[in-house]
Amino acid sequence: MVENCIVSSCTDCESGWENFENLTEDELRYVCENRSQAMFRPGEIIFKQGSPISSAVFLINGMGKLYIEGYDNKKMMIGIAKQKRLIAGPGTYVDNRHHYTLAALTDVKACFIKMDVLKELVLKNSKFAEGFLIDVSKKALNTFYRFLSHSQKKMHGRMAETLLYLANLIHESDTFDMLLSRQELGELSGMAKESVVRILKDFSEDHIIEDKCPHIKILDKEKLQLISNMG
Amino acid sequence: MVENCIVSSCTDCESGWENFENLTEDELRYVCENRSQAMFRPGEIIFKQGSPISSAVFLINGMGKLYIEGYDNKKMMIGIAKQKRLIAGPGTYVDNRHHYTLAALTDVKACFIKMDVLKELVLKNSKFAEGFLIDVSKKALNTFYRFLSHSQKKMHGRMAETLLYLANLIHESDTFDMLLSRQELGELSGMAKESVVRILKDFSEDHIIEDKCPHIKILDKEKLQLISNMG
DNA sequence: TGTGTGTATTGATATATATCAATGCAGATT
DNA sequence: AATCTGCATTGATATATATCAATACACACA
Repeated sequence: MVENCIVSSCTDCESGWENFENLTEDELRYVCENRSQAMFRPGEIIFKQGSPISSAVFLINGMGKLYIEGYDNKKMMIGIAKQKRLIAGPGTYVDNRHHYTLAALTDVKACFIKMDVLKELVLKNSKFAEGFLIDVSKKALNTFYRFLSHSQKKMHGRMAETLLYLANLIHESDTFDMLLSRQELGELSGMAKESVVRILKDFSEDHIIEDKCPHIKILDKEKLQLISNMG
Repeated sequence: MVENCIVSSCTDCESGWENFENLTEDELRYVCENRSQAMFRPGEIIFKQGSPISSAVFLINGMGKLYIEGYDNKKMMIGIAKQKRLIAGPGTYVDNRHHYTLAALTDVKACFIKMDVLKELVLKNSKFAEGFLIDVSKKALNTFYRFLSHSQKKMHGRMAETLLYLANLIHESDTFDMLLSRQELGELSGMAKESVVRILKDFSEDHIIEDKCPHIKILDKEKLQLISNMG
């Protein structure tokens, strides 16, 4: 866990948040002075639902999963975390608590920036504040539409949507290795793991995807999109 | 629809947003110069999903319903709108579009404030920006937990939760007249109208509520809370 | 007073989906 | 090679919930 760092300065960091572009050089240096770094192995928890938010987290590389532990020990996965995105959560400006857990899916190098510093900059730099507002808004809107989708779509539609999410937004490729177990895919798409298996089998039989165990290939994206839209 | 106004100035308005307290007198006056007012009858649409956001809306009195029109013409109600709350939606800082519809449930007097003015003030007054951030965050967190509840609770739990929402947050009393039809209650709690009827009947038979048609009385709040927590 | 219109209610049935139980399979460990 | 462990798969079954259809009821209005 103790390791020193490829990323030595925020100035040239490739993994940072786009909103940092709204900061002056001095402000960015201030951020840089208040960061630290840590490594995580797959399965390790980076922060835990319920714990206080001391820092904003950015993944320098690797991926993680964001999930809520709900009623009855059931988990609901919110999404996959990767670089360039602020991971802080809506609790930052409400109760200063994490409302979900972040766990590493792969080897992860994470960057921690003191939240007090970011909040200070929100008050100092209004463009940065606006960027923060945009970020929170985008995520809220996202949650919104996932909510709608879970309320109104049937399983096939949700699974299609999930595959498109993984291909388009996470792996940015129609061919990728599945990071998630069937159990986890179920937590992400809101269904039982057995249902995941059956639906992936359906998609395979209909030649919409090719599923050679961890290797996924989307064969018919239009059809998948169609199923997602109204499945 | 054309009517002039009991509320003549924002300074002494009882229905305003708490974040306006972060504005200076001059700034508040500026807001006031950029507002207008309109009356709506029950059922009338105040703004519509998809349309551009030109103004933030505040209800001076009366109540409205916020809902998304989703797939297959099914509606999903997000919540009830009432005074003192900013109604703008997460689209403000994303695509400048409304992502849901606001329709009057009762007679409504609404106040419209130009969104450009609020955005300008966000850049000018960092405390106001922070207040905005807090508002968006709170709502995001809310959506979050409703999402969780819809994913994991069964119908009785969701209906109990809905009744508690109406009693605690909307009417602020355990006795109230139901604003919503069974259909609408279903859209709010995520179930078919027939299920609403059956569950309310169950609650009545178990003496958890008394339901004399539009008149609702919560008799056993602890039990309702219990059902909500784990139903 | 009667007719219509929309909502509420009820019971019967269909369907999606979860749960349960058994088996298979692959990689780790001895 | 044999055993273990965790995950994937499959089929059988249970359950929650939606849908459909019929009826009842309340309120507007002719």
